[in-house]
Amino acid sequence: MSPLGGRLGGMRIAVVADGEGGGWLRELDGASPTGPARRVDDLVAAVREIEYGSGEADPPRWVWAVTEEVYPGLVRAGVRVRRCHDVEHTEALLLGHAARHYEPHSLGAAWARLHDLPVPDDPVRPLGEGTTAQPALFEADRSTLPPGTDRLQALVEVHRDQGERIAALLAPERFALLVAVESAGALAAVEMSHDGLPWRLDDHDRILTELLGPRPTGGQRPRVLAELVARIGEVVGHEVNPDSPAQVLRAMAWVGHPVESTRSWVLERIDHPVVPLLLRYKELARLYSANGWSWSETWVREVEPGGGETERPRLGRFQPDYVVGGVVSGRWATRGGGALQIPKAVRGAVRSDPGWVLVRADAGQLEPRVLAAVSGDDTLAAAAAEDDLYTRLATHVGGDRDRAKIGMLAAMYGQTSGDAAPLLATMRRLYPRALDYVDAAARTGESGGIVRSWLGRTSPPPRGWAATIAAPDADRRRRAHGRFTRNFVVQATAAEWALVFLAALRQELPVMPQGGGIVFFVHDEVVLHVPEELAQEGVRAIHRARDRTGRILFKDTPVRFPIDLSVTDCYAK
DNA sequence: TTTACATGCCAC
DNA sequence: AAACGTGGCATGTAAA
Repeated sequence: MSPLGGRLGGMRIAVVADGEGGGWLRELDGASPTGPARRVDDLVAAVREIEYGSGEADPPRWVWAVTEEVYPGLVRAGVRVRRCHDVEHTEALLLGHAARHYEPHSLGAAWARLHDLPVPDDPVRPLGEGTTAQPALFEADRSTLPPGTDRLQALVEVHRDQGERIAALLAPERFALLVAVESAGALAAVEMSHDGLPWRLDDHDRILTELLGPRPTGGQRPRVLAELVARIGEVVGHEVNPDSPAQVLRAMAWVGHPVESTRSWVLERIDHPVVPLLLRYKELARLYSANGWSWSETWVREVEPGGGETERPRLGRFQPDYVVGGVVSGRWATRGGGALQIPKAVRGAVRSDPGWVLVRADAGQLEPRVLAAVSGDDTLAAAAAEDDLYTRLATHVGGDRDRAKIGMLAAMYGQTSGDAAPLLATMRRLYPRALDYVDAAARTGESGGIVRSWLGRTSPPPRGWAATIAAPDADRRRRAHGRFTRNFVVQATAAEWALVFLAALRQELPVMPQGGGIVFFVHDEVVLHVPEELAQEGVRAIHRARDRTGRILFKDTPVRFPIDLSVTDCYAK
C-alpha cells in the first residue's frame, strides 16, 4: 500500500508534451534532476513503460504543469498513472496559503515570479476541453511561458521552488498531503470524465414522457406544460407566462393575493386554485429545461449503436467536466451539464449496464463529524462515534433529533434567525470547544481575516475590505463574511476528507475492465460502476479507503466516519 | 442583436 | 419553517 502523502521522496519524473505525440522526460530524485532530459517520440508508450514496466511496486510521481492538458491523452490511449504532482493546482494552493488567491497560478506565472519577470495572466480554458472528443493526442502548449523558454527546465525549477515553499510552512506534512490529494483528484476527475456516469437514454426518455408528454417538435412546450399554461390562464382570466416572474406577480395581485416574490415557498402559503398549477408548472418546466431531451443530446454520449431491435436498451454516458478545486472551499465544481445537481426526478435514468452494478458510497453527516474531529470537542466527538450523530445530540439537547440537527447546522452556517438562537445557546453550553472553533473562525472573518482548513487550504481575503467596512451596511457585510469563514473551516475540511477518501479509493480499487471504476463524485459521495462479480471487491475497497482516510487525517480520533453503502442497478434506489 | 444582471430552483 | 454556507444553470428583462 503506497502512502498518499507527497513528501519529496521517491522517484519523480517531470513531463512536458510537445503537442505532436512526443515529449521530454526528466527523472528527479525528490526535486533534483538525476539525469539529463530525455526526448521521446511516443509519450504514451514512454509513460506506459515506466508506469507499468517495473511491476506494481513504487510507481513514480509524474510532475506536470496541468493534469487536464496532459492526462486525457494518456487515458484515451489506455494509460492510467497512479500519482502526479500538478504544478498549477499546487501553485494555486500555495498562493492561497499566502493570501494571494487572485494572482495567476499557471506554470508560466510561477516561473515568471521566480525570475522577476512580468507575470502573465492565466489562460482561459474553454468548456469541454481535455476530456472528450479531443482530436489531438495532447493539448497544444498553453503554458504561458515566454517563447523559446525550455519548458522542461522551467517545470523542474518551479517544482523545486514549490517543494521549498511547502517545506517552509508551519505544517509541511499536512500541506504536502493536500497537494498530493488535490493532484490525485485531478487524475480521478479526468478518468471519471472519460468513463462517464452510466445513463440509460431509454429510461430517461420514458421518465420525461410520463411527466411531460412526448417530446415536442420545434419550439413548442411539451403537452403537459401547455395544458398547465392554459389552465392557469383560465383561472386567472387572461393568459400568463409562468416563466415570467413579473407576469406571475401581476397575476397573483390580480386574483387578490399579492406576493412579494414568486418563490415556491412563498406561493405555497397562498390558498388559491392557481397556486398548485403554478407550482406544478415550475417543477416540470425546470425538469424540461435543465434535464430534458436537449440536455441529454448535449451531455449524454450514446455508447452502443442505437438501431436494431426495438427492445434494446439505449446505453449512454453522462460526461461532465469536473473543475477540481473549483469552489473556494476546495469542493469541486463542474462546467456544463449540471453534474452537481442531478435532480431526484431523473436519477432513475442512472443505471448500470447489463451484468454490472452501481456501488454508491455516501459519507453520512460528514460536516459535523469533521467539526468534532478538528475542534477536539470530547462531547461532540463522543456523539460522532455513533452511527447517527444527531440522535445522540438529541439526547444531549433533550429530545428532538430534528431540533438537534437544526442547532448543529445553525452553528456551522451561522444561522441566527428562527428557532436557531435558543438552540445555539444550548449547543454552546454542551459543545464549547466545537462552538469556539467555528465562532473564532467567524470573528476572524468579521474583521476581514483569513482562515484555514485542516490541511491548509486558505480562505480568500475579502476584496475591497476597506470599502466594505466604510459602507453604510458595514455590519451586515462583516457578518456575512463571518458566516463565510465560519462555514469555510468546516466545509473545506470536509472537502479534504472526501478528497483523501477519493485518492485512497483510487489506490484501493482493483484493476477494472474498460469503463469500470469510479464514475461519479459529488462532495461527499462516490459512485462506482463495476461488473457484478467485482461488487464485493468494490465494497471492501471503499471500507479500506474509509478507514485509511480517518487515520491519515485525524490519527486516533474517536470520531467515526460511517459510509452509507448500496449496491444497486439504479442510482434512484 | 448581444451583453449583463435578476430571479428562482436544483444539488450537497 | 424558510435569509443559513458553497455552487450551476435556464430564463426573462433591460441596457448597450
